[in-house]
Amino acid sequence: MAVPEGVPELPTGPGIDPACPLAAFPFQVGGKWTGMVLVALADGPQRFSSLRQALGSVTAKVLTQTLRDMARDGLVTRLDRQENPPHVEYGLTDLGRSLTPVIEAMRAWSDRHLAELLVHRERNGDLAVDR
Amino acid sequence: MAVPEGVPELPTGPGIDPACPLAAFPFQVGGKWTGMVLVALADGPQRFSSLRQALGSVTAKVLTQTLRDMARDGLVTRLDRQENPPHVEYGLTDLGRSLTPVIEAMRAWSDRHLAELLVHRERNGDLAVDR
DNA sequence: CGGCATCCTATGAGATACTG
DNA sequence: CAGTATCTCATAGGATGCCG
Repeated sequence: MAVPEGVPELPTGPGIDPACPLAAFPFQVGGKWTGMVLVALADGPQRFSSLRQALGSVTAKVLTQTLRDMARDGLVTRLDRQENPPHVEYGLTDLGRSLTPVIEAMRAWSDRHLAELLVHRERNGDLAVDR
Repeated sequence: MAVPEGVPELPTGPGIDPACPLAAFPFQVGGKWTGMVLVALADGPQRFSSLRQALGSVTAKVLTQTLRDMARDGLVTRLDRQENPPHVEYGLTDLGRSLTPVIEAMRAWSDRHLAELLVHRERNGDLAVDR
């Protein structure tokens, strides 16, 4: 529980830098997808579906919830173009962008130390036998 | 869910800097207590009970699990002095210490931007009506 | 396309009681 | 003192199906 999920199966979807170290960061930022959304939107606004592809295996429902919560907290903006078919764009607010250094710190850590953590974990086995 | 818990009721136990900004960081690092453990051990090893007091409201069971997972991942060491009454000390490994910059980034963020996030959240109400 | 509505399950985490 | 052992509960998050 120190680390919610095994890294190997973490969602490094195409769209995001395939080797994105953040995807491998074993500590979550907010919800499971919050950190990835911040990264994905760092280079500019994205549409819902585009974002969804970038994140890989997230379901529409979960992504919607993540974005709603982030919007509530003032981290992302939601721009509905009122078109048909629907066209909604999400982008970072200044507040959302202010988290960049944190994300970067995580990214840097993963680059340098994640491998070692994984070695430890494998050596000590998944203690999570049952519990 | 972008932010697991309301900050107000976050565990800012005595022992840790009462105004520890990390305690207020709305994004979790690993488990609910993992980040606080890293902070608490930053200044040197601590005994189980001492650590528990520092964290405030954590139960023994949960703290044990947190520490076990962290030990498994090579973040903390566990030193059992084999005494009676029992005396066990936990300390950071180099790997654990390597997370300091990340923790600091979070701490800094909370200092500067947490208030704003909370304003947004209150303004937009707890969207988490039910779910 | 960008969602909801529903249902479901795994599990993080707290409460309580007991032990070497 | 430093844990276990149970029980319980809330909820994050996934699956599926429908809609404007």
